[in-house]
Amino acid sequence: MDRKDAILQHRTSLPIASVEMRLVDEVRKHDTIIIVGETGSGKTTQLPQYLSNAGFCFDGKVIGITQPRRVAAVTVAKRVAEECDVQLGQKVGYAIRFEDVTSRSTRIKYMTDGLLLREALLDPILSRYNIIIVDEAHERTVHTDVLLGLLKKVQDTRLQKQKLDKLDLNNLIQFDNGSQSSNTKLTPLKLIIMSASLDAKGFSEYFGGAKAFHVQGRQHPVDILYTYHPEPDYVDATLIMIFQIHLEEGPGDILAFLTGQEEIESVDRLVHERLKQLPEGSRNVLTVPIYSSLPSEHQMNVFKPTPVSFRKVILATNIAETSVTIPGVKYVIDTGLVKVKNYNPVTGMESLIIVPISKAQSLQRSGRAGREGPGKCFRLYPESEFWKLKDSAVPEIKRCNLSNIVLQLKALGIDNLLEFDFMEKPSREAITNSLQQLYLLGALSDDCKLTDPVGFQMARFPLDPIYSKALILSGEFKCSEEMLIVVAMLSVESIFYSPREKLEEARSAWKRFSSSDGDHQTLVIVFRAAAEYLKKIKAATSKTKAIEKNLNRWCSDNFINNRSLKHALDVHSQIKRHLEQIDMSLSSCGDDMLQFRKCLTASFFLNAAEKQPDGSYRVKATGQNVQIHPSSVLFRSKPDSIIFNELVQTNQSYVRTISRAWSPGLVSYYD
DNA sequence: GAGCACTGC
Repeated sequence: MDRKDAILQHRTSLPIASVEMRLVDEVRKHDTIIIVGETGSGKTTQLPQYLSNAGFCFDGKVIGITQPRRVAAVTVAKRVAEECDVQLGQKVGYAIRFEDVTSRSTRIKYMTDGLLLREALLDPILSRYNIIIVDEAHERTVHTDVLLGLLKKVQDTRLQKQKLDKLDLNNLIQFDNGSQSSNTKLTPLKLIIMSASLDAKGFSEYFGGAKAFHVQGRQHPVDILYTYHPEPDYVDATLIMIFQIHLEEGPGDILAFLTGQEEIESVDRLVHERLKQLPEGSRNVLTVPIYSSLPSEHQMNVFKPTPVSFRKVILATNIAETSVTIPGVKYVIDTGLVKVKNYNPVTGMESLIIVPISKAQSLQRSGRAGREGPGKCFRLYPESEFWKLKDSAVPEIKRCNLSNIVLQLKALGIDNLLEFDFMEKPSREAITNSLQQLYLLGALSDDCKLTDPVGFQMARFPLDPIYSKALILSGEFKCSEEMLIVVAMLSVESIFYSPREKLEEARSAWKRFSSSDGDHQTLVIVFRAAAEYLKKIKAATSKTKAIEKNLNRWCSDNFINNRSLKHALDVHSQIKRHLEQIDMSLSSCGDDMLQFRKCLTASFFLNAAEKQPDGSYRVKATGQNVQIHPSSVLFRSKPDSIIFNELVQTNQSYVRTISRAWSPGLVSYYD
């Protein structure tokens, strides 16, 4: 059988294939439908093809499918292009940040939900799209939630416009100038919300009682086992369970869900300690940790085949719940816990807390045991506890800073944020605090309208509003080159990589970069050092592989996280291009650090703090008492007046990424 | 002198 036949056979065997005609028919009849598809149903790859074949892409219109994650958008698009036997980027394509693989002929377009939100800024009624499919809606990321609200509104606007167009058409005969409306023929926007089970009702209610369809999945059965009693020490319980499975169950790898890096490292260590107590014949266990901040070359270890006669034990965070699918797993250990970020809109304080998972999440976790054959899931809690879990997790929109979202929606012409039809409304406090912050940044006027040009410019930058403002201000202070680097570096995950066992070595490597002015200037120095090194190797070779290898070497020599650095380089060039487009020229302050400090102080004045007699700091805006985080270059010098970028609550309240503020009263002493 | 779940524009 050749590849084409194999693809055809695969496609027709998928559970969704038997309901193709029915689904197409329902999409014709209704403007919005909900599809509940279990894993393996084929909904993500097949439905767009069915709709395209049924003629929904007439007049060059596009079917858009959104995903919460970049990798998913790319891999699914590649698969569908192959199934359609077309070149990727032609009829089937994808678009994610930094990468647009579409063309004029693209009819099926996979993309991230965040990217579609950005597109809406340029085309608020999304006129290119006939159908938008929102996939993985049950994950309820901020982007998905905002998108759902927006799409609901766009549907309405397009219906209204359509009615007006008809009126215009009638008037055409009278006025003979309907050219503008007649050549942009608008169709209603069809919406398809795709979700995993449990919450179809919520989506259906939100979309005015839209019909929901269930599509069978293709999963192997998974036995669920509970403990009799709650486990007071889940780390220890995990450890015991790993050995119980290893000694009593048949072959197959184990996936254990833990809450964070530290826990994973300690379970890893303990497994190896206890292995020594086992008879030699039972020591055939291989542990593989995986969590997001682990360098990618180490992450790849989970995909290496397990050596013959060995059992692999994967110790994972939530990354293995959705983002990474690991083959070979037959046993899942579920602690029932997850670490989530929390945000206090009143204080602006962020923290990470460990909370019980939802029923949906526990189902997702147990499902990881049944991908290749029947499996078992050991839940480290009693069944009675399972029934007490919430159906689904608190959506992200209720747990995050809303400033960016509020700014986006304002730019889309949605003026009354408190009235906006969110599926789940964020608290009034969270919204009003964001409005106030945007007002203080100059993005909103006294009557709460987006300011022109500052507010509009800020909305266009793919940055936190406070960073967008910093960038705009830096033009006046003649240090936009430096600020561009700072906002790029601040937009990515931590740039410094500190493995516990080599902490001293790392610290001495970073000394080269550190500046007594603060962490911002330090970031500029790191970025410039990396950019200069990159320039040097690019002059020596043009081979992409060699360039990458050298850059990775430089990163590991300097204890810099290579993924973060590459990301910062990408953000930097994207924003730079954007600045060119809006004719903002770049300027450098050179060695004039005072100028840069003035600009930092002016930009981050909302995050200013002053030293107290006891060496702690008082945040000016809220009066909170905080400490300088020990990772800051200013940890020891403790200047009188600082600005900061992050406020985090751990065992104490800390401010992170700090610079000396410029205080005019003290300037003569310092400069 | 501390510790960071996961995404995304």
